[in-house]
Amino acid sequence: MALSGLERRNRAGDLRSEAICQRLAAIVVLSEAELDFLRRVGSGPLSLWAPRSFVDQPASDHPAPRYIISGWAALARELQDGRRQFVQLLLPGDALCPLLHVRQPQTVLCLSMVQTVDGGAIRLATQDPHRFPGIAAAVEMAAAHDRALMIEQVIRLGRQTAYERMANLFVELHHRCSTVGLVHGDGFAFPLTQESRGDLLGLSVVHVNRTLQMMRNQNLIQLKQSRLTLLNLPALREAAEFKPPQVMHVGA
Amino acid sequence: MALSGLERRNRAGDLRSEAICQRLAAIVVLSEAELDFLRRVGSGPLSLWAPRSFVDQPASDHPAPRYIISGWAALARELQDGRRQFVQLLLPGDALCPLLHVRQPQTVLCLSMVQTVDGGAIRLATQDPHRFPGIAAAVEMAAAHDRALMIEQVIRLGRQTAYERMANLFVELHHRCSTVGLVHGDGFAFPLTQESRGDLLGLSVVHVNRTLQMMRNQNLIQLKQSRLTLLNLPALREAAEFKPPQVMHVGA
DNA sequence: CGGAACGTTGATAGCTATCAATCGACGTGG
DNA sequence: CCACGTCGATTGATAGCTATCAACGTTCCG
Repeated sequence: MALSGLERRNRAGDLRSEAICQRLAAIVVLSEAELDFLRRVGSGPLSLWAPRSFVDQPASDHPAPRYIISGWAALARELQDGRRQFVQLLLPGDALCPLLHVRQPQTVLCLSMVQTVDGGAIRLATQDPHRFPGIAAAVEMAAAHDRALMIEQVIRLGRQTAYERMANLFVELHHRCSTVGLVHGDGFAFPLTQESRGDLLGLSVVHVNRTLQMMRNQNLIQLKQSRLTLLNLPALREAAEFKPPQVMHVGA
Repeated sequence: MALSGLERRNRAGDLRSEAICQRLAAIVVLSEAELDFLRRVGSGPLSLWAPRSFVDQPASDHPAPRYIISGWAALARELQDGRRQFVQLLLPGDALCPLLHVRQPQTVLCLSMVQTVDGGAIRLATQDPHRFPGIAAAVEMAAAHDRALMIEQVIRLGRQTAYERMANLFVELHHRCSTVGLVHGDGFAFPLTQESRGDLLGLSVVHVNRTLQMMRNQNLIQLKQSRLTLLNLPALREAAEFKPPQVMHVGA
C-alpha cells in the first residue's frame, strides 16, 4: 500500500524511536502527545558508528545528549598500563552523554554498530514540564535508574565472585533488553566479545571463558552466534542476587 | 563582646554551613546573597546520628535531601550471606539522599557521629535558578561530581590491586576533605575502621591491614588516632593513577 | 592460502581470602 | 582497683580464586 511522505516519515520515526519510547514509557505513563513528540525525535538525522569506534566527545561544555537507537556501547576507562574497565553498558534507549559536566579520562566505545539520534529536543522537553510532564519526569528517573545500575556494578566488582558477576550481568541485561523490547523467548542479541565481558566484569578473558563454560554445563545459558538465551532465569537470579531497581512514581 | 540573637544565630549558621558553602563554592562562584542563603540553611534544626546507626529512609517518594554538616557516612549494600560493600562515602557538604527515586536494598550507615541539616531550602533554591543561579548550577554539578567519584570506585574495584585501591582512596579523600576545608598539613580526620576500609575497597580486613603496613613502611602515610596524614602525596598519586574529576563551568 | 580476530584449553604463578590466635585499648561491673 | 568482655588492630599459616603465559582451534575474509 502506498504511504504519503508524511506517513512514511512517521513510520520510520516510529521504528527508530521505539527503544526510547519504551524505555521512558516503562518508567512513567506518557500521553499520546508525548509519544508523538518522541517519535518525531526518531525521524531526525541519524548518526552511525562502526564497531570498535570511539564516540568523539563534543567540545561544547553543554552538548545536547544523543540517544542510542540500536547497537551497544560502553563507557570505558583505560589505565596507563593498558588495563581497561567498562563502567557501564549503553543500550538502545539510553542517553549517550555520560561525561556531562565533568572532565575525566573516559571514552565511549562502540561494541557493535551503533545508531543514535540527537536528543536536543528531548532536553528541551524536560525543560518544559508543563507541556511534557511525563517526559520530564521519565528522563529524570531514567537517570536515577542508571545510577542504580552503576551501584549494581560496584557490588558486582567489589563483593561477588566471577560466577556471580556473570550471572548478575546476564540477568541485568535480560531485564534491560526486555524493557526496550529486545528480548524474544528469553534470548537477546549479545554483541560482546569475551574480552569485552572481561573488561566489564573486571575479569581476564580466560576466566570469562571458563566461567561461561561452567554456566553452559549447568544448562543455565546458551550463547551462540552473538545471541544469549537464559535457559534458567530463576537459577540465574538466585545466583546473581539481582533485583531490578524499581523506579518510584513521583507525584506531580 | 556581646552578640545580638540574630548575630549569634548567623554565626552558628556560618560554622554549620561551612562545608556546604565550601563544597558548592568550589564548583561555582556564589554571590554574597547565595552564601547568606546557605548560611541560613545551617541555622536550621540539626539532626544527629550515632556511629554505627543507620539513617532511616524517609517514607515519602520525594523526600527533602539532608546535607551532612560533620561526620562520615557510607552508602552500603549487604548481600544475603553477610558480605557487605560500600558504594560511596558521604562527607561533610555532601547530600544525604542517595536512594532518590529508586527502590533498592541500600542503606546509609554512619561511620562516625553525623550531623545533618534539612536541605529542603536548597532544593527550593535549585528550582528558582533566576534568583539563585549559582546554587542551582552548583547543585547540579555536584551531582555530576559524585557520579565521577562513583566511576572512580568502579575503576578501583574492577582493575586495581589492593595497594592501588588504597592509594587511590587516600588521594581521593584528601582531595575531597581539602575541598571542604578539613585538611590541615596534608592530614585529616579519618574515622574508618579497617573493616570499613575493607568494605569500601572490596578487600578483607586482614588484607587491608597488610597493605596499610606496606604503605607505612614506605613512609607514604601515617595513620594514628583516627588521623591520616599523606607523607608523600606525589608518590601516592602516581600509584593511584588518580586525577580529581574537574567540573566544567557551564555558561548560563 | 595467509592472517586476524575470537574462542578454548592446560599449566603455573600470584594475589587475596579465610581461619586462628594474640595484643592493646577501652568501658563496665564487682 | 581489678577482672572481664568487646572492639579493633596485628600477625602467621593455609587455601582458593583468578591472572598470566602459552598453545591451539575456529571462523571469517581479503
